[in-house]
Parts: sequence; structure tokens; C-alpha cells
Amino acid sequence: MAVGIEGDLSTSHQIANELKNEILSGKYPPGSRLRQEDIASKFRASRSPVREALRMLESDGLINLVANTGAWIAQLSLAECEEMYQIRERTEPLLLRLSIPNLAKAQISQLAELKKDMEKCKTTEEFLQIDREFHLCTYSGAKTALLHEMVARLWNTTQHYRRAYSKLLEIDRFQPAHYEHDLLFRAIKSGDVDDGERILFGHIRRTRLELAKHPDVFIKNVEE
Amino acid sequence: MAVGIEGDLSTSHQIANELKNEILSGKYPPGSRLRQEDIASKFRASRSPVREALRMLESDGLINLVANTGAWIAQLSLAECEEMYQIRERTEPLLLRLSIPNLAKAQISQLAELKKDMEKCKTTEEFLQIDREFHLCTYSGAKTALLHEMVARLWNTTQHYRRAYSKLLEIDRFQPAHYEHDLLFRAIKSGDVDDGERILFGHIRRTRLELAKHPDVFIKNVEE
DNA sequence: TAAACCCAGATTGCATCCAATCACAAGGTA
DNA sequence: TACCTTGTGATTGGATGCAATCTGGGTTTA
Repeated sequence: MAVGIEGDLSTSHQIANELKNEILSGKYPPGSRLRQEDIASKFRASRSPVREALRMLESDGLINLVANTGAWIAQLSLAECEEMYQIRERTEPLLLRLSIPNLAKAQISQLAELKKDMEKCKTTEEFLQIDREFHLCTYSGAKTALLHEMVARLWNTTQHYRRAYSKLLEIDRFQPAHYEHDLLFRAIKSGDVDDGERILFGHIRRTRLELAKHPDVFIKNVEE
Repeated sequence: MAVGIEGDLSTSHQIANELKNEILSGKYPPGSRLRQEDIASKFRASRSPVREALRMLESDGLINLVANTGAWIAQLSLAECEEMYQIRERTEPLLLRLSIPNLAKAQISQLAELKKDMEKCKTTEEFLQIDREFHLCTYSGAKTALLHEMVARLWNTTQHYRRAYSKLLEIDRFQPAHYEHDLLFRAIKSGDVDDGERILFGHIRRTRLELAKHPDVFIKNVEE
């Protein structure tokens, strides 16, 4: 039985959480295989909770399960990644709209802090982390659990590609993102939901178009 | 070992598929409990594949799993259902936009057939079935697997409430839906993606507002 | 030479048993 | 009477063993 730090979660949940963090941190590259036996011995548990954990990760879209064959870290083609971004363009502005009216002053000032941190951060990993915190903070006023879940899923499944793309960029190519973050911040601060939606849409859309300029980051599309 | 009709699927998948159909057909009301042992004996299998099947259904949003406690048919509050519909208002027009340019003539004529069938159908169950087929057919031109999956999930999780709501309506209250379907069909036939998006948005939005007039269909919101 | 076939090792899928946890009712106490 | 405690039955969670299936390399054949 695995003895985790978080004592009262079931073994399968502990395994799922730990694996999720490792996958999002980039420890396993997309397409790499996960063996039940390996994971089980790593966590000193049997394969039963591992299998449950793998199902949870599959429902998060982080891995793909194939019957009688195994589990692989999810991999997106460029077309699929663009699809994800188009969905983000539609859903995240909605989430922002539902959030803005409920944001407290504490959260506005936290956003200001995060924005400053992001502008002066040095490593890709640091940027990814703070950028995620910033956007999730802009959404934190919304009480919509299901939409939050959906958006988190979209972020998680595209995490690998945001990382790969960010590493390719020169420092000065980040400027547009910083400007957009500033504009977004101002719209939020003044409570302008329409402007917030519009800016966020453009922010995600621009990133999608930038991503499409780097097809080398993706597996080639295997359609037909 | 369960011997299903569909021979080459794993036991867990067969169980998941069968349960899914039963849930969508309304056999189990929202909030009712599912016991692993009962399901296992029903399918003449052990609890192992049942547990896997329950995980699959959870990831489809059809049931809720609580650790050490059990599985329940998913239940939405009015607020959560409105949330689902708002997400649908944003994502389905996108899917329609991506579909329209690729629809073949065969599909257009199939849509015409479905529309006629829907106008003259008698029972709620029949309407639900054909309405679903109609809309999924309008999306069938899009090659976006992930977006399709997401939309299917939204339809599945709101199925119970569409049924309950439809049963409450008088026959003549269906008229607006028929008109919207006709307008949608014309937009699709003429390849007008912008008009298609706009009409579909309005169609889903109107249904959301109608639903909100029938709070009795939902559990009361348990927030705070 | 290239393609099809086949077999062994590896890996997943399922059944069964035992442990851990929960829900609920009966009993005791203020 | 109302509330808290406690114990039992029911239910889920996890470990182990075996059967079913897949993967990949070597061999055979056209």
C-alpha cells in the first residue's frame, strides 16, 4: 500500500495526482509509453489502483488507453492542437465574462503582481507557471465548476505544446503576450466584460496562429 | 465472463456501453444509486470490469463516483444546466461552422428527411431521438474529433433535462424549435456559415431560457 | 529480396479473496 | 426529548493469480 503525504486520499487518487504532475511538468514526452507494472512498483502498489489512476488520467485527456495494448502519453497533431485553441477561443471568454463581476480587490492586486512577475521572469518553465496562474486567477470569480473543469482540461492537454513553443521563441517575441496581458488586466480592473472577452479572444487566437507557424513541434497528421 | 453481442470489445467496454444506453434512455433517474455488485451480477461478470466501466461513465459525465461510497447517476442543478447550455452556445456554432463547408448532398437531403420526421413525430422519446440525429448530422462534416467528443458529452449530460422539459411542453410550444430547425436547414443548404452560427446560437439560447422557466425539473442548488 | 507466418516473452484483462471504510440503527447520556 | 456514541452489516478499495491478447524477432516461402 502506498503511503503518500496526502494521507486520506485513496491510493488510486494519489497515483493519479502524482502522475498528472509529472506529465504536466514534462517528465514524460508525448507518445511515450506507460507500463502498469512499472508504475505499480514505483508507487509500491498493485496494478489495481494503477489501472484506476490511468482511467482518471484518460478522462483528463492526458493519456490514451488502447485495449489490450497499453497507455501512452497523449499526443496532438497540429490540427488537433488548433482545434483545442479554437475551443479555448470560444469558452474562455465566456468564463472570463462570468468571472469579472465577482473578482475581489485582493484578486485584482494579485493579478497585478503576477503580471509584473511574468514580465521579468527568465526561464520558460517559470513563464509557463506564472502565465497559467495569471489566467486562472482572472477566472477565479466564476462559480461555474463544470466550465472551470473544461478549461483546465484544455490547458492541461495543450501544456506540452505551449512549453515546446515557448522554448522556440526569442525573448522579444514574448512582447505581444505581455501587451495583451496588460490590456486584459486593465479591462478586468475596470469591469469591462465585453472588452475583456474581446482581448482574451485575440490573445488565444494570436497564440494559435503563432503555433501554426511551428509545425515541427507536432507529430504529422496521420489522417487518411 | 459476459458474452455480449459485440464480440470483440472488452467486458468493461461492453458494460460501459450498455449502461450508457440505459442511462441515456432514462431507465435510471438522476440521483439514483448504482451498486457494483448488482451491475456485476446483471452482466454475469466480476466487479473488476464493472469498476472500469464506472470510471468510463464518470469521464463521460454520466455518473458521479464518490470514494469509498459509491456511484450515482449524475444530477444537475438549474445553474449547472444553464452553464452547460452556455457552453453549448459557444462551442456548437463553432462545430457547425467547421462542418458546413464539408457537408455532402446526401447529408443535406438526410437533414431534410429528419426535419420532416421531427415535425410530425408524436412522442417525446421520438422527438428527442430525431432532434439529436438532426443536430449531429449538421455537425457531421467537421473532422474535429475532440470537439465532437466535447459536444456529445454536453448532449449526454443534459439528456435527462431535455427529456423532462420536453414532456412538460404542450405540442404547440414546439413550434419555435421547428421554425429554428427550418431556418438552420436553409442556412446550411446555402452554405452560409455566419447565418448558421447565429441561428444555432439563438436556438440553444432560447432553449436555455425556456428551461430556466421550469426550475421544478431540477434539484435545488445546494450552494452554501 | 521482400513479404507472410509463427512462436515466445511481455503485457494487459478479469476473477477471486481479503482489508478498509461507510451508512445506519440501536442504545446510552445529558 | 434530543443528541452523541458505538457496533454491525453492507459496500467499496486493493492484492494476487491466471487467462487472453499483443508485440517483435526470427524463420520460411514465393
